[in-house]
This record gives sequence, C-alpha cells and structure tokens, in this order.
Amino acid sequence: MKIATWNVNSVRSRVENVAAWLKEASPDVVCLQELKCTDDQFPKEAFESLGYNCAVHGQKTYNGVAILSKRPMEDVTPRLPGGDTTDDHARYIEAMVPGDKGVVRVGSIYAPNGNPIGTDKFAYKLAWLKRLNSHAKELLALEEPVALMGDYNVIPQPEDCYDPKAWMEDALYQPESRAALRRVEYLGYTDAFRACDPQPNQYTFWDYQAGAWQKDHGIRIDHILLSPQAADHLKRCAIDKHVRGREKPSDHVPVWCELEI
DNA sequence: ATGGTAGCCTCGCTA
Repeated sequence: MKIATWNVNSVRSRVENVAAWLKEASPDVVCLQELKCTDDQFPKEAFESLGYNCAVHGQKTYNGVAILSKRPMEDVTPRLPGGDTTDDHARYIEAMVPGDKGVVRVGSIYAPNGNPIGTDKFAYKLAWLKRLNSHAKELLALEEPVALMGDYNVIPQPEDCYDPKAWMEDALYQPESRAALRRVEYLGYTDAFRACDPQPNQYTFWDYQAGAWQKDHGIRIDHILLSPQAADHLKRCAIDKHVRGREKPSDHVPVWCELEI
C-alpha cells in the first residue's frame, strides 16, 4: 500500500500537475494540503476520473485538506478534536482506508506556519500541535496502523535545512516547535523518512523566492508519522523531488511510503 | 539589510 502526502498550494491551480503525478506515481492514498478552496470548488471530477475517491475539508482562500483514496474510505472525520468554536481553520481530516491485508487510519495534516514568532500566530501553532499530540495519543491506544501525514511546518533537525542559521528566527525552527514534533514521536510515532533514509539535507519544500530551488535552499517540513503497528510494515519512504522542477510547481513536493498492509 | 515569488481575489494577507 503506497501512501503519500503533498502540500499542493492551491489545488485548483495545480490540477494538471497533481493529475500528472498521480498517473506516474499511482499512490493508493494521497493526503493533500493547502487546497485554498471550499468543498464545492474542489476539482473532484479530475481525480475521480483517475480512480480516486475524495474526502475534502475545504475553506475559502486559505488552508484546506483532503484525502484521495483508490478504495472507498470509511469514518471520515473533518476535524481535529479539542478546538474551541473560534477555530475555523480547515487543517485536519481523517479517514479509515482499507488495504489488501488490513485497514490504515490516515490523517491529513496542515499545521499552522506560526510566523512571525512572538505573536498570537506562533501561540496558535503551538496550541494546535498540542491538540494534535492529544489526538495522536488517543489513536495510539487503539493499537491500529495509523499514518499522520502532512505539512507539519516544523524543521526537525539542523540537517533538515540547508542553513540552520538562516532559520533561527523562524517559527518552523523554534525550539518549542521542534519539541512539539518530537513529543509526538516520543509517544511512539516514527518519522518514516528518517527511519528509511538517514542521509542529511533532503528537503520537501523550496521557497518560490530568491532562487531557493536553483540553489537547493530547501527544508524538510512534510512528514509521515507512523504508529508502531504501521511502522512494523514500513518498506520504503522517499521524496519525489523532481516534481519541484516542473512547470507551475507547488513549493512543496510529494513524500510517500510503502506499507505492507 | 533588503528583497525576492505565488495564489487568492483585495487594494493586503498568508506563506
């Protein structure tokens, strides 16, 4: 079972690009983030024609997450538990996805960016990651295969960015942000990419600005976190870096892994 | 120190 995550930075402006990648990569499941559209604006026909079912949690202009799956999904939940009534950001959707040998619970995550630091935006980022931690802990108790995947907006380690010094004042590299991601791992979740490929300086995001892609000034912020019952079946994990070099690219690229489930 | 780009749909915000 091949499962993937990709922050597409507007699904409507990226339909051609996403469809081309779906055809060549043929993932069973894809978590999408930053749809930047409402549910009714989501181009589901384009993906259904390629054989995918769509579970969408959209929002006007900002955020928005989805899960595409070749097999029909069950128990679709378009929210992260624990939010108050003022939190209207569409940043999480979860579903049960069947494989050949078992079922995987998949969460599509778009964590807040949190910049600039020292503002309510950064406080919101940390609060959101804390809510995610609580939910991740509850899912662990079910002892099921779980994959919490998406744009965490956190650079885990110095070797996950081209120049740590350049990110010292950024919300993505603050000690509190990194600790929040680490705390999810300490619950018992595995960073699938790091588990499969310990090579440093492999990135999932390159800014549109300042020639970041051409200079390989990237960061690794899109992650696949696996519960023990999923990690036990992890076969491969990789980043489809070449997608960043195409016409009209997203600033993120797909990350995928294979689970023998 | 600054500015550099992209998307949405406003004259700015988010990333």
